[in-house]
Amino acid sequence: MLSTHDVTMTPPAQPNLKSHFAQLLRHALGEIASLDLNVDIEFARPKQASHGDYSCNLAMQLAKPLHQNPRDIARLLINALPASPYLEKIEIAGAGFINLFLKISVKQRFPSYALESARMFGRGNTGAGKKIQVEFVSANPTGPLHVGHGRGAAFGASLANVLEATGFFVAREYYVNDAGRQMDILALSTWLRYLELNGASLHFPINAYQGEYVRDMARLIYKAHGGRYLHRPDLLFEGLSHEAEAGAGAEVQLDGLIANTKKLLGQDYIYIHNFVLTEQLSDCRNDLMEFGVVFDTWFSEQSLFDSGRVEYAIQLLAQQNYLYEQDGAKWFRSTDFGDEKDRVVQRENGQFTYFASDIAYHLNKFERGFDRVIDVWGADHHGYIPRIKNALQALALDPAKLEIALVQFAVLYRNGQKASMSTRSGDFVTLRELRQEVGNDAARFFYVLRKSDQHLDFDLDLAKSQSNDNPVYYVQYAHARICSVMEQWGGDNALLATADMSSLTSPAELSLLQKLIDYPEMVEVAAKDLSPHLIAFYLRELAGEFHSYYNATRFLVPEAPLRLARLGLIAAIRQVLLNGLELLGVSAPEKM
RNA sequence: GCCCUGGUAGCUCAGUGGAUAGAGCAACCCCCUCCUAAGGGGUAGGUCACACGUUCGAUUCGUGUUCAGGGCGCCA
Repeated sequence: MLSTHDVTMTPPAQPNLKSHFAQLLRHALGEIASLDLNVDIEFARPKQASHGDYSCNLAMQLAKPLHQNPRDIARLLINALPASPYLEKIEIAGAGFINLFLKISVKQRFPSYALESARMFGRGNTGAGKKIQVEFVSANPTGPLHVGHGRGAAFGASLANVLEATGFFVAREYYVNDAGRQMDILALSTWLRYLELNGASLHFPINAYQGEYVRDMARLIYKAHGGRYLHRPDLLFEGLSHEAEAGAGAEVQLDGLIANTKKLLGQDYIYIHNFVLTEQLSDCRNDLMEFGVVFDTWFSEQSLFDSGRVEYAIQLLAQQNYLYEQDGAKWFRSTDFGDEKDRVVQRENGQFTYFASDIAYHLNKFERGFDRVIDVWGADHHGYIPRIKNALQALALDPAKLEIALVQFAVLYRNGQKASMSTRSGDFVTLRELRQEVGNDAARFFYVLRKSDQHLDFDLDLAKSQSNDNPVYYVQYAHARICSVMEQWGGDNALLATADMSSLTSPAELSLLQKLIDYPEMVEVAAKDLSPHLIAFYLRELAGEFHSYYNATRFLVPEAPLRLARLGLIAAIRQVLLNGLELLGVSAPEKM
């Protein structure tokens, strides 16, 4: 994976056509009207080739403020337009569109740009080296990652890559929730399974972690230490009912069991707790690494408590008079910033809430000097956004620097039925299972093939059974096909970048050239909109146009100039496929 | 009840203040003597949920209705 540090090579001068045309039109606008009209000069890619390569609706936008017919304005603009070395012609069409037609020779230069820039093609420097943190996955280390986490992983990793490709310095971070009650429940669950291994007969609580991996951890402990951690299990239920309870009573019962367990085990509880945490964390890390998702930092929530940062953050809020006490708890005045209610930061029993450590965590992020901070959250946390932004504001930090990218994961279907995704019940499909069934490439691509904040019906049977119909193979196949052609040609690749492309004139070829021109623009939009799915859609379209071209056109023709031109074009396409797939963490095989 | 999302082809989903709204899958027909058929070509499939408004122009923006998913804890 390239990082921004590796950028040493200067790509060849490659015109940014859109901004060039925008400059021309802005100049023309200045000639015919005062500049303070405050209109956006934007270009669309017309669907029909007869409407040119770029179309602009500026004249229509000006119709009202200038009290003139849009077609007349368009004519005035065109007359005032400076000459451009890139333009073949300009037309006025429809209600007043200004349609720009590129010189074909300009389009024909793009394969060379792509081949000369190679892996740098499509990379830009909009980010100008600004520091941006992307925090994602951050699943509780209480069990294997499931397919829901997989979407966050694929989205976050691709997003980070895309941002890096546009010149940001990106830090990838995983926030480890190692401080909460759920870790105690996992430790308890594991100890109970351990007791069972040692012959104890007990009611395993229905709301403890049911998964088989808990038994596995118990076995590991037993294997390493035998019966060392038995500690009078007969006292476990002291003061508690032996009967299984439902609802809130069950949670009270669970807390009682945790308290008794801590008392019985003493220092040994810390061993069990740390063992299960370490075990789950390394499992998660391996799982993600195999998925091609790596982090620069694994940030421990517990460390915020240990270093006193949580207390410190809460004190800061108190100093600014944003805290008050009620019913024995400490509340943050979130309503001062428009929230619907105030939020507890410290409970009646003295324990800080998750919100409190999250404030400290975000304070820490800002202290680390990032220019932008992006949190990738499950969409079920959307109601949490206002309070965290409010807390930042209360700490005199700029909430706009924090962006939340919500990843939806609505409903998972298995055998035509909704599947549970509960880690506690142990009834879920793991990311590992999915990866084994469909492969890493297909999973990575599948996940970003839809807009991240869009609801998603994830049909597992379909995802698995469709592995051969998965769009990722369609894209990879295009890459492999080009590799195969190149191998059979057997010529020197260096010839292609300098080849004369003037024979590329068919509609299919012009369209493919346009696609190459689009790639860098598309990467920029994907970064700006935090939308890596645009990469996947672009690649599918490019592969589609290539396959079509492949079927209609022979590349290894006897005439050398024509052969080199066509090979140059498809070599450039191969480069773009490779670059795009790399951003998505998907491999580009040379043979399939 | 309040607050977020969303409703686009049979299914899963893109897209857009603009010109004839797209893809994949499913259906039907066709294409390997030829660089990989994991491919291509074609046919069919739509009142862009509904209504009203803003606009030269609305599937796109606004309001309302409706349906669906999610969120509303001294859980994390």
